[in-house]
Amino acid sequence: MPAHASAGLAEYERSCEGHPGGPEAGRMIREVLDRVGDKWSLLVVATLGDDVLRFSDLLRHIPGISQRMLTLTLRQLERDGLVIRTAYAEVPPRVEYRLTALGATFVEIAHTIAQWAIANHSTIEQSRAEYDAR
Amino acid sequence: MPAHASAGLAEYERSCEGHPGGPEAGRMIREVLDRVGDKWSLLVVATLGDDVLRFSDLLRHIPGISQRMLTLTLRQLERDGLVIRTAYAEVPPRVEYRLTALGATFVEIAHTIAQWAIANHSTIEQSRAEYDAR
DNA sequence: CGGAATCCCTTGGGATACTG
DNA sequence: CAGTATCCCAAGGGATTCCG
Repeated sequence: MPAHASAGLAEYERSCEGHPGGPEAGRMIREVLDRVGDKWSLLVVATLGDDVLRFSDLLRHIPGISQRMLTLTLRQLERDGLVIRTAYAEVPPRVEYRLTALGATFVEIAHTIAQWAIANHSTIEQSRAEYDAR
Repeated sequence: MPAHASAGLAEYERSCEGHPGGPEAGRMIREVLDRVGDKWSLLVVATLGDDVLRFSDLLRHIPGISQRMLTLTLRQLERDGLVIRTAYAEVPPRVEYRLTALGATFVEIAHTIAQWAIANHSTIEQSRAEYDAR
């Protein structure tokens, strides 16, 4: 990655021209964000962590998510290879979800974001208050 | 942060109960994602990096963004204290944007995501293809 | 140049009801 | 239990036009 940690994406793309990966960083970021930057994906991945959870477990651990959105989100994550779905032919049915190896690598990013969110939450709130007051 | 890097959010929240920051990690992640997980914010922040760019510069460097969305995104980022807007009273007008110190800390996350996106892009594409083929 | 305002279509996503 | 199927509203966001 960039030698200079806070180099702009523009500069980064310049350094990429020509070789694999190419200057398409912007497009790829957008694609990843479309998947994991939606309303629930990152939260589902972060909640799974290294646990194995059932559908109803996830529903309980993620306050505010609807059954519908949990279903859709899990399907997408499964399609993208971040989550493994295991259904047991029992009655009543039991379905377990866990992260793939790829999914596990993303958890670290999720934690980085969570950490940043927690650390800067109040600063942002304050900035908003000041902005709105002008 | 968690000793175990890939611990679940559930486990992390458990370890947080009681003290400042609290078990609200999920809510805070959602709030941060609502800001920076939208369609353009992260890309704007990543593009700014440590550069100072004009409105039209950003418009050119971020393929696909509309004038409207760039305006709205910059306003939000300014409100949240991630971006500083400087308007010069000239004609024709000139407006420059750069990151605040807070914004700069987020660039590192942006780069982490970019890195992950680039590294795993093809794996995800492949996983999708396999999923769709079944 | 750097927006603001309007129009209008598409998507996201909640609520609810039903099913194997 | 773990979904699927509908309905439907609200928000997102592109295209276009106008303005200081």
